[in-house]
Amino acid sequence: MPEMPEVETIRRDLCAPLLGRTIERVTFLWPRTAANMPSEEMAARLQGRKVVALRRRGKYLIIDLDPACHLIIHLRMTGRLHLYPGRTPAQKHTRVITELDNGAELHFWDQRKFGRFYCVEDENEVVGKLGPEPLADDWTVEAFKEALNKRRAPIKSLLLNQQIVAGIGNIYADEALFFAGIHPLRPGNSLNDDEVWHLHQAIRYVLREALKAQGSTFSTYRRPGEETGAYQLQHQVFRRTGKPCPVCRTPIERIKVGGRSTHFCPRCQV
DNA sequence: ACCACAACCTGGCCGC
DNA sequence: TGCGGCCAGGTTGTGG
Repeated sequence: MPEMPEVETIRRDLCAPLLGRTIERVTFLWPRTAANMPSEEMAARLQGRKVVALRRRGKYLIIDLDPACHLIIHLRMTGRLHLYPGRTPAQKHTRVITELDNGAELHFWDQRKFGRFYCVEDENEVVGKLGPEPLADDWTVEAFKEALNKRRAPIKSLLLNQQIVAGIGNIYADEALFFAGIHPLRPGNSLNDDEVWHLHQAIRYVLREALKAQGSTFSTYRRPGEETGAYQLQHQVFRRTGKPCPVCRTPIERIKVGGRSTHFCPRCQV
């Protein structure tokens, strides 16, 4: 579920409560959450380390620890991080409990069990292949054009490819294509310079606005204090099948692109 | 290298 | 009420 604006919102919420805290104990209730080593080993490695920074790369949350290593978390479809001020019992879908030195607990809640924790010394083992950050200065229109110009796959599928640009998921792909007026099935290499420019602008616009609204909540996304996001109230097309296009009133259509639900205005997006 | 698709999981919803 | 089928915001592995 969580895309870049959701993960960034979670990162910002967790900074104050986690920075400077020492991990006293980690308990994996669903051991396969530990992705790159046995869960007992990961728990032992994390114990006693102090949180020195929280960063984000694409949809990954990176927790820098001292002595030096990184705990990297991907929430996948339904993962949430809940922060509690004191000892708190596990809920039905709690998969990992992290106890901190001030008595607080960070719970990883994940209904569908797809979320993953990585513990690494070199973060590039996990995030090394990601494409550029969409809101960073180094993600230029030229770089985007270069990434698209030999690809025949539908532009919607290319936007979901984290090696082209990191952090876009199904919601913001559909929303950005709507603002750019581009049909989701258009082959990547069929976009002209003007269209690539508009799409680049649209991606940045949508992600910034979603960030301001602290993400989109449809079902399971929650912030660490369990607040919802608000950007779903501003969606133009996503999950609005049959409702009028906000620009031309034509009913929004839903199709499958690369196996993913895709929402668009058949009149505005060509 | 690129692309399509199944697999990983649980639960909600819809129709019968 | 119960059951089958479909749906879900992500990523990876497999095979063409």
